Amino acid sequence: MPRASAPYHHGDLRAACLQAARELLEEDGSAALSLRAVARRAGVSATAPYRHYADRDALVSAVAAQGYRELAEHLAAAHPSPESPEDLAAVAVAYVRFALDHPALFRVMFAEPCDPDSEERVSATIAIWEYVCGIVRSVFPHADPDALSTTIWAFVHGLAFLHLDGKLDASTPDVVAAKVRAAVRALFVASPVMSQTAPPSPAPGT
Amino acid sequence: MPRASAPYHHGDLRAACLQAARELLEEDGSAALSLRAVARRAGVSATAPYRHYADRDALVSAVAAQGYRELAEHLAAAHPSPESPEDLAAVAVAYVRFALDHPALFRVMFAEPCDPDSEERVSATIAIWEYVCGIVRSVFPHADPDALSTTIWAFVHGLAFLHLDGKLDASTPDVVAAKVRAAVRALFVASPVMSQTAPPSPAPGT
DNA sequence: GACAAATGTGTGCAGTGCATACATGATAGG
DNA sequence: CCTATCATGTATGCACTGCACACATTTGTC
Repeated sequence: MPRASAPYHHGDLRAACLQAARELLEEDGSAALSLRAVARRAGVSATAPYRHYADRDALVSAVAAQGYRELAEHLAAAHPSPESPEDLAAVAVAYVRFALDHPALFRVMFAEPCDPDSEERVSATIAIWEYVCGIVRSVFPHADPDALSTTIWAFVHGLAFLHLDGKLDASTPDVVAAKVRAAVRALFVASPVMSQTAPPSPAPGT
Repeated sequence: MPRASAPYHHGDLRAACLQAARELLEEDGSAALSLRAVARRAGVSATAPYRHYADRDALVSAVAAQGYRELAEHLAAAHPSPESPEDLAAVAVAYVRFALDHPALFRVMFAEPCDPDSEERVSATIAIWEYVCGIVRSVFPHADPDALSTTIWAFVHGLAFLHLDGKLDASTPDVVAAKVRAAVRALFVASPVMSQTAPPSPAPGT
């Protein structure tokens, strides 16, 4: 028993702070994520975390980056290499589920103004973009991958947020999954109707 | 000279707080939206706003509700009664533009956990939902209005957030408008491609 | 004109981010 | 092995916040 009371040096305070921040976020929402609370939970003085994170935003960015990585894993786990619209729907469900299972984390990831300075943060979002692009390329080989990736990410992302904000019924996982699948289906059914709407008449004004 | 110095009673402090809150939000972001700052700007003691708003969240909710109303007006102004996909694209552009023109407000509206208690808040969001439904019904008379409304709102909403978060190039209004239109177009082109997706040729590498 | 309700003020407390000065102990040089 | 250095953690202090409480002022209403 070499360490009667806590040793002066923590060992890996950086990681401990991240972990503590993550826990506080999941337990009591982003309002509870204060540097002091993090320090308390890590069993360390109030200002110690500043040795590892320049300010509160830096810590939040680190948490967000970890969230991006977990989201990517979660999506990949839902379907490693989606090739059909059905597969894509499964991934969409996983995306929304992640948001609903980690609401505060998801909000931190997307809902806070983020300076593009955080290296790991941008690289983590690029990874997600690449993942979506890959899916689009294999499911819709004939489409413009960039535009369609934008469309699909936006769609799924918006779906997640609307559920998160209580704009759509999110009472049970099954209800959500069904709703998401229905929305995906609706997405792929939109166009035929369109072909009878854009008429022979010349483009309207502008 | 009836009022040498400010009169004891403000007159309409409730509205003044809302106004001040809105200004602070636009000027310095949501972090600057403190009740004390609001009170200062309204030229009133720090605790006076509590007579009109139970707590900070109540004020924020009021600001959000006003934001919803303005968003609805903004959309209606973009196109009073959209009837074609082109019209719909114009509305989508307006939606995204609103988010980019009022980033902090938009975040307050959607990015904060919102208790569904705020009467005016829920009624304001219902109004937006009705508006979207109306569009969908007239543009896609043959589709399931509920599912497709969800799809389209989610899509446009996600588009707004991704631009807001710097995930998509938002350097100039024109770039954004073009991107949004391209995404809308991609949305309506998705399905034909889909029908040929489970193809004879095996998926390319990866 | 008295009185009650609505509105605004003042003070105080617990909590926050962060700057600054100081303490400790791991590690490398002699 | 002893010591100097320096990353790491501590202590203290300031300006700020939300909010509870007791108090002051004004505005109706009988």
